[in-house]
Amino acid sequence: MSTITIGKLASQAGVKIDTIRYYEKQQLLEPLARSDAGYRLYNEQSINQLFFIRKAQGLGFTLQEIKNLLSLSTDPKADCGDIREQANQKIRDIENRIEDLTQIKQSLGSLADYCPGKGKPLDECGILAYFYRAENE
Amino acid sequence: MSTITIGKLASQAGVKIDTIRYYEKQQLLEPLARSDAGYRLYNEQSINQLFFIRKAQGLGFTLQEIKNLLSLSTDPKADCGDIREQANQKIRDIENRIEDLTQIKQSLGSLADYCPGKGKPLDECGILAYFYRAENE
DNA sequence: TTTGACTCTTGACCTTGGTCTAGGGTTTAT
DNA sequence: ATAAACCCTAGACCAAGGTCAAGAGTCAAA
Repeated sequence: MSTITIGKLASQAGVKIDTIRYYEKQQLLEPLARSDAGYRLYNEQSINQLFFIRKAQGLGFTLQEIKNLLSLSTDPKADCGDIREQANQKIRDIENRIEDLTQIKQSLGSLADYCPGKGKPLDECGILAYFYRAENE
Repeated sequence: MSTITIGKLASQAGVKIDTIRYYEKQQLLEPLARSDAGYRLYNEQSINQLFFIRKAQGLGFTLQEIKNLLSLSTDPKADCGDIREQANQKIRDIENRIEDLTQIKQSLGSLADYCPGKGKPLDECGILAYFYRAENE
């Protein structure tokens, strides 16, 4: 099993060296060993670990959540239900965020309808009027 | 026109004193004057300005964008088209974010389908398998 | 052997939108 | 007159996910 140093790992995974060290500090990715000079040593599996992290990130998991997934994935008492529950929870989170954004978008959209548009003076702008209206009106 | 100090303004607008000073530092809300002792002085209009900021924030505008809206709203050369354009741009931003999230949600959803669920060992978990699969496979 | 590329650690810096603290002055009520 | 409540400033601190710099040690090639 050949080992690689951090620079190789970084270039193969498409991340910066600093990012790898940052993940290590966050306990997401430990080097397999250190060389006599203290260089971090990794192997092919480390590249997969990094891909794991990047993919999970791309799916909206935070580093903290990814850390949980990783420890689940090596926990002998964990089973598929645990992993799927994390995924489902994340799906619910995302659904909530989409709902919030949709709400905001609708408010903005109906607000824009009140604005007469280009060429009209600002005092006819319904958007500004809405923003400036006090809460208790 | 009666003036109020920062504490009154804060309690009437439902924000913290520090928040108001922070907005001032970001050039979103200037006090009308200072008392002899250096106290910030505001008036009723300041409350509306604060509501403006909070409402715009609630609609997803950043403080920087709100600053633009505020300076537009006092710019004699600006018209409704300028304001509406900002609103439409924000709507497009939100739509993009929704699209991204929807994409992620779908990926997560189909991933979860590959996971056999509760009671099954982790090595049958399609989610983990996906995460661990290298990019080039 | 010497140069250049690589790695190490520590700690600062970035963004956004605040929040909090310390140490001091002011105003108001008793 | 004095305590409580208010205000001031400067600067530190928080989350999250990094990024960068300084100063020093290490490794490989010419």
